Amino acid sequence: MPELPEVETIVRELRPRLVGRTVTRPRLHATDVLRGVSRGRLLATLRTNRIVEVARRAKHVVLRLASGHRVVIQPRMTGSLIVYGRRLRPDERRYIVLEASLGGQRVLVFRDVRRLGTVWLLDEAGWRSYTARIGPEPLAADFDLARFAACLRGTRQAIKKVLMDQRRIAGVGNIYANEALYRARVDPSLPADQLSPRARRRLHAAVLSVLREAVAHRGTTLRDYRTGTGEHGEHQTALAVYGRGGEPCLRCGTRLTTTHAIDGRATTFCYRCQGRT
DNA sequence: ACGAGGTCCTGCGAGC
DNA sequence: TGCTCGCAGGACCTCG
Repeated sequence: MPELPEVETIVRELRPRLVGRTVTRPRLHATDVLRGVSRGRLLATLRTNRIVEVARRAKHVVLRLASGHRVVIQPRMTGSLIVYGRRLRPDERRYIVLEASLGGQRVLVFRDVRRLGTVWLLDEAGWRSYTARIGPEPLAADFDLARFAACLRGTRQAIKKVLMDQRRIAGVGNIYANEALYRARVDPSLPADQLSPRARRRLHAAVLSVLREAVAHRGTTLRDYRTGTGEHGEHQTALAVYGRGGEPCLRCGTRLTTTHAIDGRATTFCYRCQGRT
């Protein structure tokens, strides 16, 4: 499930393969992924347009075109964005949502088994309002403790839910919220406005270090996630809590607990290490 | 402001 | 073996 580190990995691999290329032949195989744009307008805009920038915002891949439009793709749960330099095998063609031929054999493919992913086409004004609704980037140089504290201010919601709220902080999903809370020894159910200054400082550091390590590992592949070149990430073996419910805590040996009490999503934590502080 | 629950979507594994 | 069912869950929605 692509979160910030996975999308960052995708973008880093797509960038040198896409920037400067012109879309010769766009094809759309499913229309239910489109948001705010018709099939005809998306294809007409892509055709003969040049990709001038590939960027990440939160968990979204942003392709800026020479026309000034941006194609924004959210892979969500099962989406992948891969550049191929060869013809695809029939099994690789399954679940393709959008493909953009780029001349020669090169083709950008957006594949999404469950089609929970979305594709937007935005002009300059549309992009400004789109990005304005998303919180700050946690890996940006200016995301210091004060900015993090501001993200948590004014809500009594569980800290885990707040970490995953894209309007407050960009790019953190279920896996890395679990991991960061464990690393910081913070109770996931603690109301966000009740974190002590020390706990807030630990959590700020943990969010940054967890995300940076996952980026260095090119993301976490549990099932569907692939990098921009179709490879697996390597961070899954480094997870301390996600998917480890019932197994021993790496710090104290206590059996890790999994609940669905926070927003109905799997939360795995150590009852002993992550007490209320 | 908040929590609960529904919606989208398909593959997979558990249970019978 | 073959069927049904619940779950995976990010982002969005409505309702109370």
